[in-house]
Amino acid sequence: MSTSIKTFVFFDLETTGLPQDNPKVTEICLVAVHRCSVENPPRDPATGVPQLPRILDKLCLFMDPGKTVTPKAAEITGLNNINLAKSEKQTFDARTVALIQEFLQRQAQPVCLVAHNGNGYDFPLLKAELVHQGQDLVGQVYCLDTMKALRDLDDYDCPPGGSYTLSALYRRFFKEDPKDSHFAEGDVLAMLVIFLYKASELLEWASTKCGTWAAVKPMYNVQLQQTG
DNA sequence: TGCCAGGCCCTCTTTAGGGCCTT
Repeated sequence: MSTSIKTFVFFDLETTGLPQDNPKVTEICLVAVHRCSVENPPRDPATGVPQLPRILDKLCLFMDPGKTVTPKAAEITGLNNINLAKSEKQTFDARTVALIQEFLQRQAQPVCLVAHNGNGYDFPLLKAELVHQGQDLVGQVYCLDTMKALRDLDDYDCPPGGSYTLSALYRRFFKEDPKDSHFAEGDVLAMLVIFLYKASELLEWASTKCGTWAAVKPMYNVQLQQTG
């Protein structure tokens, strides 16, 4: 399979917990970048860190998960049942799905969702939330897991015992900690900068090794949300 | 009652086991 992706949509979820908890989403952030902004990105001459594209679309939403946020998740994300309820956030409902659909459809097609450990976490969880609403993404949507891709590309310079967490990769490439770790937008922007740093290799990798959204299975079995 | 994520990667591997990675 060879793909000609026009838009990369970097995204991250903050949630109530890990997969064994059948988690629900508390925050989603999507940042869409056209292919032309990924090819040959400019770098800060002093630090070598790639500069964020001037043109990018951003969608960040918080939501009431409708279940208890685990203490660990609340600790690392700063999101809990009290502050989300106090802010009167909506659940992940049909309007949330519509916003995400519109956001994706206004991008140049086809789009590729990009997430760190996306195959193991973000993709199946987003799929579960969509299935819960009786919906799914429309059109041809591709998926790229930056952890899998960077591991594939790392054969030649992986440090022994090197970690592939988002923050460890950021420290390895840029010698500093990423900002706003475990804020969805912070993690998305850290992933975007890492992607830009390895842009030529990742674009080549993406041309033949992307997955498809259609092949993503929900993280867990969900019952259809009753409407009306 | 008892279950409790799972695909990927590495190695002391392939008739397997254990750690990683995501909140």
